[in-house]
Amino acid sequence: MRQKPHHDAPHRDSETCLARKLTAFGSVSSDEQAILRELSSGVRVVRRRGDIVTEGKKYRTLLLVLEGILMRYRILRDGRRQIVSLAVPGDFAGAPGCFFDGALYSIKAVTDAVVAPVPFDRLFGTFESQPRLAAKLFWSFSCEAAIYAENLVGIGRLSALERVGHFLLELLTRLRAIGLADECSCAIPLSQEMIADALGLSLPYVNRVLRQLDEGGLVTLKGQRLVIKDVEALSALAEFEPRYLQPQPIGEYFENGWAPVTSAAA
Amino acid sequence: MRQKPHHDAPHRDSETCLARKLTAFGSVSSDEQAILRELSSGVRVVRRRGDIVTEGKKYRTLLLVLEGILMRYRILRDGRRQIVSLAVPGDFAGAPGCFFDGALYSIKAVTDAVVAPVPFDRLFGTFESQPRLAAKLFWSFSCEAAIYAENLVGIGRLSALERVGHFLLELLTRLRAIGLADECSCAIPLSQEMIADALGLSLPYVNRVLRQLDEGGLVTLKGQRLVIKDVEALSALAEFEPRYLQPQPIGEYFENGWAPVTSAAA
DNA sequence: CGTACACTTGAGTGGCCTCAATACCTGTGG
DNA sequence: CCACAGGTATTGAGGCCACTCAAGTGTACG
Repeated sequence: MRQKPHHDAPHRDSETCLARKLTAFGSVSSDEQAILRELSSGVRVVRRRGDIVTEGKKYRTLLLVLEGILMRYRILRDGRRQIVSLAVPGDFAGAPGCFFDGALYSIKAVTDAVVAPVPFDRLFGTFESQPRLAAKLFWSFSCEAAIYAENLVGIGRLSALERVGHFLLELLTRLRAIGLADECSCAIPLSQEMIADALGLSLPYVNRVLRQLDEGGLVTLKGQRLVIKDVEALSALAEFEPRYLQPQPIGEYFENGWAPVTSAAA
Repeated sequence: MRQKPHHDAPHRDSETCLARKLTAFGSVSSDEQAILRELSSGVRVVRRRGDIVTEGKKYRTLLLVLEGILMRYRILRDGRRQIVSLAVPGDFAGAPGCFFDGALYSIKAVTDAVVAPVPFDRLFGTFESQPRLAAKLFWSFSCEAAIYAENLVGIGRLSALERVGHFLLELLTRLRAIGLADECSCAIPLSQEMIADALGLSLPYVNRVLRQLDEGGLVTLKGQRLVIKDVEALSALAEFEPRYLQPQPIGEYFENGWAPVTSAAA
């Protein structure tokens, strides 16, 4: 039952990404699935490198990623760029930057992508009409905050080698969670420059580090294909603990009768 | 009406911190204030340097800070420490680390502090009973995520000088928002070592940078007192934009009849 | 078949680190 | 009232990690 790849009306597989993701926090009723489907009804296609959000402009929607990968980033005055995070299918790319008066970060499509704008008022509407669903969304946003925090630790205190290893492991883990990667490999649409900008490193140095990881027999990154040849060893090297990517079900915290409604049906 | 420093039963001023903070997102009804007061009823006093949360242990509550300052941090295997964030009165110190199976970060009191444990089930209870309030909490959590993201940019791409400047400006701004700082100065209970660990720098280097800022006539940090002598210039130097600390009211995004309930009464 | 973009590699440099020693400060007990 | 201890701040010398600048090599695509 969990991670069922389609529902009664299997439009596009990607439309269930979010539902699948939220399932990690507790079962998602068909009512809720319908709401989610309805939230992501208006669809926008974006080509690779297409701009989606511009820092400083005001928005009234979040962007739910249905397909493809997006990046949130900031460009500093002198041109330095920091990628704040990547958004994969099931993520709300607009959060939290778009909640503010002017967007805090720009968003750009890393690959061809499909996104669904979700107006803020719709989002907040769910708090009244579907509190359970809202709670799951809340939880899901909190998990994203944890990713930020974890990356803060990485950028602040890990060496370049550790950082790159950690980054690749995180990406693999996240993609695996949504069915876009197998046990130890995945398609990775990032240039080395993007990796550098995500990790606060320079492009030439990332290149050297990748070579080093390759020569150590840990990782191969050729073309767009990432293979982590020794997940165990790399995790140890990079001090990677995937716990922050494995959310707890919230069911157990809810007052009487909340969680187990459909879990018995499995 | 906004930022009223006390309510009908003015227990301790600190108990209204959260209400005051949430006011930034929209008016907080007296119903909601009562709920908040009730949420933070059980109080725990912690002495300076006291441990509050230990990484890896499991918790079933968030910690609302009522008084004092807390820090969230991670210690790596070899002893390197990264402070992930500071929590000031009105913040939920447990989020998002405590949502996971084992806490992601440790939490320690930087000063003597008073915290109120808020059980998860209580928090989620508000989603059903007080959706408006839940929405404000959701919003507030999102703002914290923005702080993480912003610090990511700082640690990733700013020089040590810029980082320290940015950090001090952020702290001043946050403390000002809760009435713990005046226009350009505040009490700051942080050692240089903490500043270093928050910014991914070494303690000796932070010391040198502080001297540099002092000699430039920008900042004085003596004892526990921070004075920013030229906020404008320092902001320019550190590329500090306080927008990410100034949340939008969410009222305008709510469907009919939500927001302006009490704003008309002002 | 040229232009663009991504990757690779080298040489040289510097920002920030590490290690280590010294000064300071605040509270505490003799 | 002074000695002492523990934490905190300051300062120096030396070194490395990662940067910058720059050239050169694929490789995809119009």
